[in-house]
Amino acid sequence: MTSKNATSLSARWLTASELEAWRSFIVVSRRVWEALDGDLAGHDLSLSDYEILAHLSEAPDRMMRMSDLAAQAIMSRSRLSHRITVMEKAGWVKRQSCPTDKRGSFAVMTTKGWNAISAAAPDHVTSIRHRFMEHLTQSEQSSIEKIFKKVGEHLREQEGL
Amino acid sequence: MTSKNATSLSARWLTASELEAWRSFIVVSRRVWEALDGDLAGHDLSLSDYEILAHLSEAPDRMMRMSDLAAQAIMSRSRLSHRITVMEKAGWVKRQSCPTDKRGSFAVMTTKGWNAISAAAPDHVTSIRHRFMEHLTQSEQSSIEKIFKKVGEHLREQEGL
DNA sequence: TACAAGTAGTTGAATCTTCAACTTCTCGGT
DNA sequence: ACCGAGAAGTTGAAGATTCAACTACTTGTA
Repeated sequence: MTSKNATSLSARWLTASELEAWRSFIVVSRRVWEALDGDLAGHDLSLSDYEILAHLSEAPDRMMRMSDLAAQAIMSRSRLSHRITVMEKAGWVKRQSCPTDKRGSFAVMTTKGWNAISAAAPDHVTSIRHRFMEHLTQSEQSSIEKIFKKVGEHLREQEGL
Repeated sequence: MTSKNATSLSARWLTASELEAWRSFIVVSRRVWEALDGDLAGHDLSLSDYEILAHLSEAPDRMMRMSDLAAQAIMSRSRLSHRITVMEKAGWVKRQSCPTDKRGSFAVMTTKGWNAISAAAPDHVTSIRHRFMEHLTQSEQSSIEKIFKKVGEHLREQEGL
């Protein structure tokens, strides 16, 4: 604790190799996001709106509680609320109040919303392949899956430090 | 081309395993970004502002042409321009016009800017370790480095489709 | 040299996101 | 039954980002 050791865990800099791994990860994740977002623009969707609709489309009855949807789509409740307001105007979703918890409300996908995501999905899949999957060997793909699942669990445990 | 084969490259859906790999990647990259961004908030910096300053701090004379900086920090020229305006008000950078190309301008880091990033850097490194590196074995780290460097090259070649 | 096309950078308006209230309701304890 | 703490969701304002002009300049070419 009181050691003068310059390599104490909390303070040491990244090695060249760590820095490379980190930077290539962060750069690729931004570029992939950007590319997919751009590819979806033709369908008048951002990637994060697509994810909202995708989660909703997979939920039972195509409806979810706002908080659950926010958690799955990885955004704040506030942000989701604003976004649902916009999508509601577009006619893709509706809000419905929850009978068992009067504070609660559901986001419910409409037929029009279902049609919108159905129209975008095939292009989006092509985009995922073209921007990412296609450049991975089978074994790289399973490394990614294994590594990121693990890191994901750690991050979930850390929730806000 | 005219085949009825349902698995034609452009149209086939993702396999369960592809979907897992893809989703874990996209979820982790968002969560990592979010966590690092939150960790930097104590220094009044967003992660993307940090990256602007980091690139600037590593450049010769701590100055860069706006376009080069935008490309390295992975953002539009417009966005960078707005951000530099804000940072200029904070006293972290200055603009300087380019003598050899009269259209051009440089972003130049000030001493105050250098102090700001110097103050944030150690915490940021700890944050990178804690949110990401720490959960990777040595061999996973080199896989990440190898895979993402490769994907990064492909993405660079694709630039806008 | 002169022109068309393209590059560098900025700007303002429209949109989107964050942040901190704020309301309404649930739940556990007493 | 009541109280206090906390959860669900929304809101408006402030701040950030995108988008499409727009100015100013450079470059290739005829």
